[in-house]
Amino acid sequence: MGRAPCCDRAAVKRGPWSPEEDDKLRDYIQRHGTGGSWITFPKKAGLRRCGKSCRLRWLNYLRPDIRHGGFTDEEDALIFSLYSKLGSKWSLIASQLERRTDNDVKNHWNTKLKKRLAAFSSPPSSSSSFLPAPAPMAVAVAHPLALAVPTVKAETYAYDDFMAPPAALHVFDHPFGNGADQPGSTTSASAASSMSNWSSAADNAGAADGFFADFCNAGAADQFLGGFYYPLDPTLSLV
DNA sequence: AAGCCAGTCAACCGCAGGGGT
DNA sequence: GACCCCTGCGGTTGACTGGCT
Repeated sequence: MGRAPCCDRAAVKRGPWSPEEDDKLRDYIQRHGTGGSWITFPKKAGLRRCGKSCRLRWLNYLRPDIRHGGFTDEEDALIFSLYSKLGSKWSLIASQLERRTDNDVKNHWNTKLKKRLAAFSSPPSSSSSFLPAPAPMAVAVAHPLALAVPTVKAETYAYDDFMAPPAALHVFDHPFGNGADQPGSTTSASAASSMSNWSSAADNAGAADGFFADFCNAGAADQFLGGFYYPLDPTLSLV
């Protein structure tokens, strides 16, 4: 016996939302909120939709406080950085980016960043043109993160989880080179110069897939992310 | 103009886990 | 502790679009 469906699939509409449905959903939430239960929401709002579909539509598209597309170089770098540490924890990664949804970040990764990484892991002749545009603000705006408390329930993150080795993520300048010379850096020169930092970053992330591990092992991460590192907030406490 | 193909992104699906009883 | 309901998450799918032949 399978799990009971969350709603009657024959009775609910599926597929793309019409402008009228969007209006209904938006209007209802603006006047009454979600009502505390997404399961009962469609009936109350007069929508022939599954509650999960309503929730997704609101959270990923209709919410007024979100942005779509137009990812900046700084955001790309931050996504790379967080992915190297966290793996595919999209909701957690999205929570570190201003007004981005997990779905948006995930799509951006799968359609653009992942390919950029893959191209960078390929032979040098084909990778040189894939250098990201310089991000002159990368260090200067190293704390664009309004580190909201993540909503992830599956794991509890502590300060050490973010700041412990591999140190690449909080090296101010260069993970494998002179980053250790930066004031306040916790890396040793030998550790910072070791490619294994990135390998273990991928391993520790648990969810890092093959190409990313290859990318790390190949040292491409060094070339790709040089100058993009965001020192994580030392006051970070994710519980 | 038509067909094909690749890229993008909204939406769906199934599962894990929290919270209430 | 066991069970159930619900939410949130990550992976995947499929519709749509624009570029190319």
